[in-house]
This record gives sequence, C-alpha cells and structure tokens, in this order.
Amino acid sequence: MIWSGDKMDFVASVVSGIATLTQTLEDGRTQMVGLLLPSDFVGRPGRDRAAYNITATTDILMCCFRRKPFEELMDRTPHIAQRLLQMTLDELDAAREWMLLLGRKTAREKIASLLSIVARRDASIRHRGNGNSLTFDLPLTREAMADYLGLTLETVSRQISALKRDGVIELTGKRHVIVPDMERLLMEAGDDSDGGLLT
Amino acid sequence: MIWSGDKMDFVASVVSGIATLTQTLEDGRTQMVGLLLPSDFVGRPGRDRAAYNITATTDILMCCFRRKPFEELMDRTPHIAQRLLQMTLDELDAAREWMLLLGRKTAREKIASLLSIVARRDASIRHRGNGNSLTFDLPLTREAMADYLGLTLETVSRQISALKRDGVIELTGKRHVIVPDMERLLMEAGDDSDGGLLT
DNA sequence: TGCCTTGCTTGATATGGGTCAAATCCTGGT
DNA sequence: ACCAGGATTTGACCCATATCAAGCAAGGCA
Repeated sequence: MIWSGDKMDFVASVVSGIATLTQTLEDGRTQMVGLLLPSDFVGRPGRDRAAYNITATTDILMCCFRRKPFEELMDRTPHIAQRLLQMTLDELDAAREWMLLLGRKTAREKIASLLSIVARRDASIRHRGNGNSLTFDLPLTREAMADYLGLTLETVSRQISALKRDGVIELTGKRHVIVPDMERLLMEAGDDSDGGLLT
Repeated sequence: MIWSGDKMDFVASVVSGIATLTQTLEDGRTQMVGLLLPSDFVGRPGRDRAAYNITATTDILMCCFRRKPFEELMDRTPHIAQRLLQMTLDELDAAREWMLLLGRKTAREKIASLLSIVARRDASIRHRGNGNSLTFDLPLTREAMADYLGLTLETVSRQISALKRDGVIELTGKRHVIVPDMERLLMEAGDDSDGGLLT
C-alpha cells in the first residue's frame, strides 16, 4: 500500500480490516513494528514522509484527512491532541511489551504470546467471555507471524505443530484455532502476570 | 529507584544523569525498554502505577510534579499536550527502530548499532563535528548493554572484542571508545540509511 | 598489605533456531 | 476435473549465541 519514504500528505484512521507496519534492512530482513486494527491511527502530524511500509493483509477501509487541515484542526481543538496522546501512549506500551517478547522470549513463548493476544482481542470484540475454551481465526499468514515475532516461518510452523502435539491448542484447517485451556496457553506465554494490554 | 507496580503519584522530567526502563519476566530474564536521558519525560498522565522498573545508572536529578496538578495544568494548556505528543511519537519511533534491532539484527550488528547511537548522541551534545575519528565513554555496563540488546553479557563482551580486533573501534580502558571511521561503524550496524540514497 | 567485590574477558561445550530442500495441502482459474 | 501457484509442513544439518566455568584487573576497605 505505502512504502517507507513515500510522500504521505494525509493521516488516517482504520475503519475496518487489518494492516501491518514493517521496517526492513536493505538485505531484505523485515520486522513488523505495528499492527493496525480498526480504530487505530496512521500517520503523524508534522511529518510528510512515511517512516514504515504499510501493508494491508485484508481488504481495508480507512478514513483519511489531508494533513494540513488536520493539523489546523488539532491546534483549534485541544481535546484531539489529548486523545491522540492517550492512543500513542498505549501504542508505546504495546511496543515495549513487544520488545520484551523480541529480546527475551523463546520461540515457543513467542507463539503462545501471539496466540494469547489474538485470542484476547477476538474475545473482546465478540465478547464471548465463556471462561475456558476459546476459538478464533488467525488473521495472519505464517510468514506474517514470523515477521511479527522475529522468527522464520519454518520455526513458526514447527512451534505451532509442537503446541498442537502437546495439547495446548487444536487446529481445524490451517488458520482456525481452538484453545481448550486459556490458562495453560497463558502459562506457555511466559508472562502469567495477566498484563497483556490490547490496543 | 522505582519498581514496576509501585504507586507513582508524580510525573517527572530528567534534568541530568541517566536512567533505564526495564521489564522482566518472572524467571528473571530482563529487557531494557527505554533509556531516560536529560530532557526525557517519565510517567504517564492518567496512570497511577509504574509499568516498568526504573533504575538510575548514574546519579540523577529529576524535576517532579505531582500528577493531579499536572493533569489539570495539561487541561488548561493545550500546548503541553501537543509537546508531549511530539515527544511520545519520537519515543515510539525509537521503540520501533529498536524492535527491528531486537528481532532481526545479529549480535555484531546490535553492538555496532548501540555504539553508533551513543556516538551520535555524544557528538551532538558536545558538537565536535570533526568528521571522522570520534571518541566517547560508554555510560553502561556490559550487563546493561546486554539487557538493552537482548543478548548475554558474555556475547556483548565477545563482540566488542571482535570489533576491536577487526579495527572497527579502539578501546582505552574498558569504557572509553575511539571510532577511527564512523562510516565503517555505520556499515557494521546494518542500516546505512544515513540519508536514504542508494547508488 | 591482603582480602573481597564488582566488572570484564575468555574458553569449552550445548542447543535453539536458522537454512536449505522437498513433500503436501489448498484454492482459484480454465 | 485438472492444473498452477501459494501456503504450510517436515526433515536434515549447521551455526550463532547461550550456558557454564574459570580467571583477570581494579578499587574499596579492614
């Protein structure tokens, strides 16, 4: 959709669909640095070039504003800057949680963490708070998961197979996941401090 | 100084000295998620508990405000929220750069990146823009560097030795670094995007 | 002076995850 | 139904980094 360095004279808000923010090294290694979900904000007031690649992983609908008028609106409406500040601080928290994952977790913990996050978000969207036994679809390919977690797609595949073999999750099809025991999955994720914040 | 989960009824700005923000897993693995330098902001309006451990690595002087009055001040002075938003967005960019480092760079690249960052910051503080051949002190122990980079302290030590052996840097004492060729160091860091030109 | 501690280096070995390669599964197009 | 191309799984092997362990240097202190 958008490449890092492109001119970007608008800001936007995601209405529906999913997109990713990625950074790459010149030899092709890539790392996902953000996941854009409905209600997330894209772009930055006061900057005219994109800092990251933005890729839609599904059909996506965004609500765009030209940057200049938006900046003027922000000057006139203090409430907006405050709201944006809250959202940005939440993103910063999420980024820091993610840094812990990238720097210190094992491959298995990384996968379990990702599944926990997706499961929680999915549960909160459809509020089906039925305690144990959750069910959801993965919105990402194995390769996207690898970019998210700082792994290779082969390792992702292997660890998912391992979690399945150990009964932590069940799979129907490639993408549909059943979690018989959410507690167990959270244990596997390593941070049972329950502290996963979702954006 | 402050432990994650502690009550924190103030916000602050660093005046002088250096502190770190770290997260830990319950088995003791720790990951640095932020570096607090002079002028950086600590704490979050609208949250009353610290989310991270804050550790001073030098003597430090901070300018503290009680949280409630500060929040009121922010409501009355839109300019402050905007300034804070800019700072937070900068931190978010830094966090994302860091995620790329943690997820995709090799140990050698991580060390070179860290040295580049410290060198650049140091150079900008003392503006000694003498082209090549920079010189600076590392403000961190090997262990702190390891926590920063998602490595072990032994690997940090080995990679620094390797860079020295290869002539990328020179050491006098354990902490004082001389960079004979900054270009070379930036190459080693992997992201030579110093201006975004490719031949 | 000699002991202790803290920070750092270096070596030997183990292992988690990467790399390369091949087989299988799935989906949409003709 | 058949085929083509992408997505996924699985296997074999290798290497970068972790782990475990020993030793060194410098400073503080009894």
